Amino acid sequence: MKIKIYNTLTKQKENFETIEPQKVRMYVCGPTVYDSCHVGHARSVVVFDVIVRFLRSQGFEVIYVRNFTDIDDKIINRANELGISATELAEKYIHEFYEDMDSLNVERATMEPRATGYIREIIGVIQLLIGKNMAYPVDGDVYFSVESYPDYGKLSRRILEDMEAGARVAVDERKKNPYDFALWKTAKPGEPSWDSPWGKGRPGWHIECTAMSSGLLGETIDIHGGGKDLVFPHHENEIAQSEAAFGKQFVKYWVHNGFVNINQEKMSKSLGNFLLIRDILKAYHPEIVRLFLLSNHYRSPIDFNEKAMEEASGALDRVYTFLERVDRKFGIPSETKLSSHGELWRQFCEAMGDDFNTAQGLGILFSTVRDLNRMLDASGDQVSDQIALSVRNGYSDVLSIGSILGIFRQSPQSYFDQKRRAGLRKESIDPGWIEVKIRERTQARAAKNWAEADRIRDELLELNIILEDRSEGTVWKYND
RNA sequence: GGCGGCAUAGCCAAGUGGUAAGGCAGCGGUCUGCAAAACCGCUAUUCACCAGUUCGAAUCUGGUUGCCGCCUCCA
Repeated sequence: MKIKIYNTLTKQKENFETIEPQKVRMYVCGPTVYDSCHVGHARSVVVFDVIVRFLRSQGFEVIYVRNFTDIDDKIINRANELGISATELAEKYIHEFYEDMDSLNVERATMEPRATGYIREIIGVIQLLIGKNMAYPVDGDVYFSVESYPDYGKLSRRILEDMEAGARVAVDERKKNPYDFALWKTAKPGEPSWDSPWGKGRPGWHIECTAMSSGLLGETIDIHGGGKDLVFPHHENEIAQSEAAFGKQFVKYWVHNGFVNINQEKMSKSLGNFLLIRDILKAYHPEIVRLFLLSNHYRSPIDFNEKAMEEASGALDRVYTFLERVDRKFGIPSETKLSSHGELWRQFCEAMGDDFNTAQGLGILFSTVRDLNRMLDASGDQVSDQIALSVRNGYSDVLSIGSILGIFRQSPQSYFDQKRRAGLRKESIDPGWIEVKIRERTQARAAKNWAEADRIRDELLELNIILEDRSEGTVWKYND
């Protein structure tokens, strides 16, 4: 099928054509590991996780590289504050990153290189640039000369002369142009450093991505992704140094995800409204977080707030309730045939093929779930073969969609069990007590003592416990 | 000052030339002892505003207003 991708470089949706047929080389900027991950990181990582899963489902072989920037000023400063080495600090946060992303059911990238593992390659690129007279060493530092690269500014659509007017740039007399950026920084005493032709030092911020991307994927790749905030200066500088060094196009499609706001406010350290993934996961099931993150188009901003999370939670429940219903009706399919796809899957892929429109895809999913519920309602106990087939196909497609979005991966039983357990913890109640209450109510109902039955139900409702009287008995759910 | 984005029902949110997906909330109904879940019906003649292009515009063009982001580390 045809896939369209919005390309930041051309500012329009383009037909996705890979360099090599059915093969995608993709690089996404990973975190600088000096602190815990917040929801913003989660959005970026989850969005690209879904993009990779979708491309693979469409038959592409995707070589996906997501790096760790494990050496930079922030890491050094933070390590000094804590009195530990930069390496120790980086290790700690790489470990945390994996914990958080594993919780969110993010698949590992094909390769996850670290900047410190590519020092030799970094030095090689810098030498190439100096050799072409597009970079210059000063006192052990090396700067890239933005004026030497005529296309500088093409990604963020900035013109050097215009930027200089009102810009807030620290003036460094040693730079030829204020926008020249460091490729290599000389080491101050006590800082981690590597030997280089310019003395002991470490890489500047942008160069590691050029070295790792070209080293692992080649000098021209299909997709390069990251958060919108990386467009300038990070990706602009990556393009400049890469294309200057290799003399060819660096990236075909630039993909950038939008921000996560918190209650309508930009998330920022100064406002103190940074929400860490690990904290959010204490309050919400990981699939709720994923569903929330995918409920808007990836390029639009998304607002994290309690109401939005409750809606995501309700939506997830809705689908799991459907899955549970089908399980009850037909038994749990021994093997889910994810290979035979129906109309729902086709429509979902069409939405995803249009610049990865997960919001539209979810709309299709929900309306299909309603259609299938309607069929089941209309059937009563006698489900025709034709309807059973439609429902089974729909069920299978829902799971296929889940495998792209990284949700619906639990059995409905374990999903609702997990919610029940979380509810018990939150309300500090004993499950045995609930069972006793339910038995009492069942007896009251049998005696047609409706007042008592309703009193018990209300008593449980106070604790967010909702009862459902099914034909096979009363079950309870926790309403978070 | 420069660059860019957004404005769709009470709320969230798709839709980029052919007559407004989906979710939540609300109201009415089916089912139920009553509920819950599920389903049905109702809820934007209209897409910030003004002008233009077109047989036809939420969608394209120009302008106005409002909000937001980037230009400093940032997903």
